[in-house]
Amino acid sequence: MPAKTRCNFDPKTFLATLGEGREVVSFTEKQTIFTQGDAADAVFYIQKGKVRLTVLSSNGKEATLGLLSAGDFFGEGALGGQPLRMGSANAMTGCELLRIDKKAMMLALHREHTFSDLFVAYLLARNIRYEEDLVDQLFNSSEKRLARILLLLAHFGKAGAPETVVPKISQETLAEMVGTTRSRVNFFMNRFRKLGFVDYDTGHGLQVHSSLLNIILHD
Amino acid sequence: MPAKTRCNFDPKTFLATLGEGREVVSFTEKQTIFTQGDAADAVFYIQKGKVRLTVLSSNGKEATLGLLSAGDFFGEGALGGQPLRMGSANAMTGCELLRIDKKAMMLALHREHTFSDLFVAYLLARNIRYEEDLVDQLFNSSEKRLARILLLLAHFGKAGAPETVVPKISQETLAEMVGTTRSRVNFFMNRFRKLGFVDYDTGHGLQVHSSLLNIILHD
DNA sequence: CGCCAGCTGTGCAATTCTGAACAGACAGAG
DNA sequence: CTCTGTCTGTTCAGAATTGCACAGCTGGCG
Repeated sequence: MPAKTRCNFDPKTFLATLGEGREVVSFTEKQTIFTQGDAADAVFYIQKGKVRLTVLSSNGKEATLGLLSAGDFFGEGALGGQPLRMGSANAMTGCELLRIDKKAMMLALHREHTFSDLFVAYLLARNIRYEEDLVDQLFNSSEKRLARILLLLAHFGKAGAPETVVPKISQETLAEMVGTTRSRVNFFMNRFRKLGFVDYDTGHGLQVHSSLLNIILHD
Repeated sequence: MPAKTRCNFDPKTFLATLGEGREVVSFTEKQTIFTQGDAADAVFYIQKGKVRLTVLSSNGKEATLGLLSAGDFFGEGALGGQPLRMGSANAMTGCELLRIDKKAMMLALHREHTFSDLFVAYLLARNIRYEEDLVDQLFNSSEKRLARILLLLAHFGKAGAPETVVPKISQETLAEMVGTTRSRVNFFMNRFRKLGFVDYDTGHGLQVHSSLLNIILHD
C-alpha cells in the first residue's frame, strides 16, 4: 500500500503496515535497538513490548530517561536536527517495532493530517512528561522522587487497571531513573517496606500501595 | 483573512496577522501573562520580547523552566489534555504576543501542512531542550549546571552573534534556573569571577568568557 | 537627604547525598 | 554440587547542598 493512498488515510493502518521507508523490526529481551552516538536516521513506533531509554554521561554514570510501551514513539530527535543518537534504546522485553525512515516520517507528517495530529499529540504528551520530570528533579528530595517513580511504574503499561505491581526492576535501575545512587534507593525501599508502603515478599514482583505512597509524595 | 484560505498558506503570515481565534496581546515588563492554576485555553506565540516560565512548588519553592524569545510558542500544554496551567508565564521585557485559541490552533494544525510542520519542529526542539535539561540535572553538580546556564544565557536571544553578555538576571533567578539556592549561586559566581570566567563590573550586565566556562562544563 | 526595596557578600550548622566497600541470597550454567 | 553473576542489605566517612541570618550596596523616590 503505497504512501500515495491519501484519502481515508488511517494512522493505525499506517503504523501497522509495511511500506515505503517503513519496516517491522523485532528485538529480543535486553537487545540493543540503538546506541548513543549512532547515526540517527529513523524514528521508531512500538507495536509490542517495552523499551528503555538511557543516557551515558562522560564520567560513566548512566541515567534512565524513560520506559516506553506500545503506542509510544522514540528516536524522534532524528527529526529535529540531531544527526546522532543522544542516548541508547534497549528492549526490556521482546519487542516488535515499526522503524520509519526519517524521510518517510517527514513526508507522512507533512502529507497526512490525521497522522500528524497523532504525532503532535504524542509530542505534547512527551513534553508534559519531561516537564514534570524536570520539576520533580528541581523540587523533590530523592525520597519523593523514588516514591513518584514507583507510582508511575505501578501504572506503567497500564490500560486503566489499578495495577499495583511493578515490573521486575533492579534497585540499580531505579536509582538511574530517580537520579540517585543505589545506596539511597535501597535505604528508602527498606524504609517504605517497614512503613508498609510497599511489599515485596509476595510472589515475585513489587507490590505498591499507591494511596500510602501518595502521602509521601505530597508531604 | 479567514482560515479557509488554504492554498499558498504562509505560517509566517498566519502568525503575524489577526483572524478567527487569534489576537495580538501586549504586555509590559514584569506583567503576568498567565498564572499557575488558570484555565488553559490558548497557546501563545512570541512576536517580540522575552518571556519567563516558572513553576511554584507546594512548599513555596519556585523554579524557572525556561526563558523564551521571539519565534517561540508557549502554553502548548493546553493542546494536550491539561485543562489548567501547570506553571506561570511572565513578561521579562515588553512583549507582543499572538494569542491563539486552543480550538483555532488545533484546527490550523490539522488543516495547514506548513503550519503543523513548523509547530512539530518547535515541539521537537522543545523536547530536545527538556531532555538536555533533565540530563543536566541528573548528571551535573550545581557548579556545572550554573556554568551551563550562563553559557546558554550568553547565546539567548542570539541570532548567531557571539554575544557574551548576559541579560540582567538576579542571582535569585539564576538559582531558580539552575535548581539550587542563592547561596550556592553566589558562591560559584564569585569563584567564576576570581578565576576570570566572568566579569561583572564592566558597564552593566554580566560578561561571560564562553571558552573558559566551557572548560568547567566538560570537566 | 533619608528611607525603602531589592540585590549581593558572607558565614555556618544541619542535612542530604555520594562513593565505595563488603557480606549474604539466589538462580542458572556447567 | 560448585561456580559465577546479579541483586540486595548494610555501613560509613567525606563531600555537596541547604537554610538561615545578618551586613552592606545601590537606585528610586518623596
